Amino acid sequence: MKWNDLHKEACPVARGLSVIGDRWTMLVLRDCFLGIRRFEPMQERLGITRHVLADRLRKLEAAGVLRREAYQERPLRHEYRLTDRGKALYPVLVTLIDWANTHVPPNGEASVSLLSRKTGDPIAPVLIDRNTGEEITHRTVNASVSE
Amino acid sequence: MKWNDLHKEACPVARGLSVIGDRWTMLVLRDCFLGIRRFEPMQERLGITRHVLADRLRKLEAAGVLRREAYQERPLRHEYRLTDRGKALYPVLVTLIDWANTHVPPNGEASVSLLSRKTGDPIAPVLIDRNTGEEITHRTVNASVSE
DNA sequence: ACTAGTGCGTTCTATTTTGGAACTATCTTT
DNA sequence: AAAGATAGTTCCAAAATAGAACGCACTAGT
Repeated sequence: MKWNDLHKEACPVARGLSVIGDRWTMLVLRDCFLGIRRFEPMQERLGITRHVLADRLRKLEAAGVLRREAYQERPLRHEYRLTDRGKALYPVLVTLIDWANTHVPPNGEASVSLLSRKTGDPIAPVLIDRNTGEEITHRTVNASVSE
Repeated sequence: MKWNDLHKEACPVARGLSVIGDRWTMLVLRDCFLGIRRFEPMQERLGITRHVLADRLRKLEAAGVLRREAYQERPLRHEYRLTDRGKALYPVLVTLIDWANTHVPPNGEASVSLLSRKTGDPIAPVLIDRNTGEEITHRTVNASVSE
C-alpha cells in the first residue's frame, strides 16, 4: 500500500484518506465550513505555508471537494467553495470534533463546541443506522468485501 | 498554527488532528478495529515502513488511543489494543467510510461496505442529535467558543 | 507618472518526514 | 549449531514541509 496509490485501494478508509488524509487538508476544510473562501485569510488563519495551501486547494479541487469560482475579473480572482461532495464531509468533521472535545481536552479553558442553530442548545452527535434506528458501534457492524 | 502544537489549539478539529491527522495513523487504527494487534502483520498489511509504524504506535499509545499489553514473556512481546478512547473513534471511521463509498468510488469493482452484524443488511449511517433526534448538517449547527 | 497596496500565487533553500533496506536483540525450534 | 519468529532500531536517499522572498495584475493615492 503506497501513499500515492491509496485511491486505488478497495478499502474505503484508504480511498477516503487519499483525499483528506493529508497534513492540513482537514483544517483547510474546517475553514471552508466556517465560510472562509479566499486564499489570503486562509493562509493567515492556518499559518500554513502558501506553497502547501496552494497545493491542497488544487488537490481538493481536483478531487471535486472544492470548486474554484471567479468572484471578480480585472484582475481575475477566484474563491473556493465546498461542492456537495465537500459538504458531505460534514459528518466526518462533526464526529472528529465530538471525539476531540471529549477525549482530547484543551490545555486552557477555551473550547469550541457545537450548538443547535435553532435552539442554541449543545448538540450531542450520535451515529445511527437509518434503516433500523440503532446506534452504530464497532460491536454492531461488520466490514465486508463485495464484488 | 504549527503542526507540532496543534494539541494546544482551542479548536477541537486541530486537537483531534494532532492525534489522528498524521499520515498512516487512521490506517493503523483501521487495522486495530479489524482486530490486528501485532507489529508484524500490521506492517505487512499496510506496507508502511517499520520505522514509521513504530513511531505511530508509540504516539497513539502516548495519546491514550492504544495500549500496549504483554502477550508473552521470554522473549517479552507486546500487542496493541484500542482503549476506550480509541474505540470512541469508531464514528469517525464510519463516517469516513460512508463518505468514501459514496464519493470516492473505487477504480475496480471490489469495495468494502458496512453490514449489520445482526441482520447482515447494509448500514446507512446518519448523524443525529441525541437530544432532538434531528439530523445534523452544516445548516443546523453552529460552532461556538465557550470559556 | 510614481509609489504603495491587495490578492494569489510561485520560487528558492533549509529542515523535517518518510521510504527502503539492512541490522540487532531475544528467544524457540530443528 | 543453524534457522526462524517477533519487534523493533539504524542508516542513507527521496519526498514533503517551513520560511522567506519574489512575480504578476491590477487599483488607489499623491
